[in-house]
Amino acid sequence: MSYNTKQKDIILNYLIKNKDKCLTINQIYDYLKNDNQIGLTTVYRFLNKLEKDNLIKKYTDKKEATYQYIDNEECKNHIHLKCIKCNKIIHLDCNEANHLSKHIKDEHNFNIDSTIFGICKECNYEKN
Amino acid sequence: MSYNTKQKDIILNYLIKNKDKCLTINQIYDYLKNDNQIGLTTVYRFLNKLEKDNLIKKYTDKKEATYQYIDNEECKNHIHLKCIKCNKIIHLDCNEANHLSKHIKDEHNFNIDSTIFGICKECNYEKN
DNA sequence: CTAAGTGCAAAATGTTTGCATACTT
DNA sequence: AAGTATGCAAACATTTTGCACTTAG
Repeated sequence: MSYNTKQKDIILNYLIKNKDKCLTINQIYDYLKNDNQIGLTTVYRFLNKLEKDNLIKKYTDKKEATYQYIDNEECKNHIHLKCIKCNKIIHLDCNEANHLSKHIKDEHNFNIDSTIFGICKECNYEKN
Repeated sequence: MSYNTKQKDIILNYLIKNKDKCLTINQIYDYLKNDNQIGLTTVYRFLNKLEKDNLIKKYTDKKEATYQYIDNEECKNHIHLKCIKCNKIIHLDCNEANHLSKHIKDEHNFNIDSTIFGICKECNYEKN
C-alpha cells in the first residue's frame, strides 16, 4: 500500500525537527536538495500525502503554502497562533482561548480552526 | 491623483451590495463582464487598490483570494468568523470573543487578526 | 493637455500531472 | 514480478506586468 523510501524519511524527519516552525515547500526543498537527491515534485507529493494522513497541517494564508508537523496528542487540546509575517507557530496553552473555542461552537454553532492568525510580538515591534 | 471611472463605480457598488459575502475575483468578474465592459486585469488592479486603501479585506485562505467590503465603523469593534467552505462571513458581536482578543494581546503579546476561520453550522451538517 | 485608468497579451509564480525510469516488497 | 515512488518536463491556475490606447479632470 505504501513503500518506505529514503526521500520520505528525510522529509518527515526534517519536519519533525522543525515542528515549532512553519516551513514553505522551498525552505524544505532548498535545505534537502543539497545533500540528498530529492526533487521538488516529490516534496509536493509527499507533503500532500502527509496532510491527508493528518500528520502535518497545511496553511494557505500566503501565496506559498506553509507546512507544520503536528503532534496530535500534544496539540489536540490547545489552539495555535500563527504569525502571518514570520510564520512562527505558538502553541497556546491558555484556558481562556480553549474556552472561547467551546463557546463559539456551542453558542454560535461555528467550529473554529485550531489556528488563529495574527502578528507576533517581535514582528509587531519591527512594524515593517 | 485618482480618477473616477465607470468601472470603479461598478466594482465598488457590487462589493457593497454583497458586503455580507466573500467574493472571488472571478465571481466579481463573471458577474460584471456581461453587462459592462470590464477586464479581468482591471478587477485585480482595483481590488488591490481598495485593499491598500483599507476599504475591503482580502482573504488568502483559498487558492483563489476572496474579497469583502468592510464598513470600518461597524466592524472595528468585533471579530469575524469566515467559513472556509462556503466563504460566508459572520460578524460576531460577542463579548467573550472581544475579550479574548484583548487577552491574547495583553497577556500573550499577539495581535490576532479580526477574522477567525472555521466551518459554519450549515457546512458542518453537510460534512462533504 | 496631462495624468491616470484600461485591457489585451505575455510573463511570473506556485502547484499539479503525464510518463518513463527506478526502487520496494 | 508487481506495484509504488521518483523526477523531469510540461501543463495548469492565479496573479502581475508591459505597453499601446482611452478617458477624466
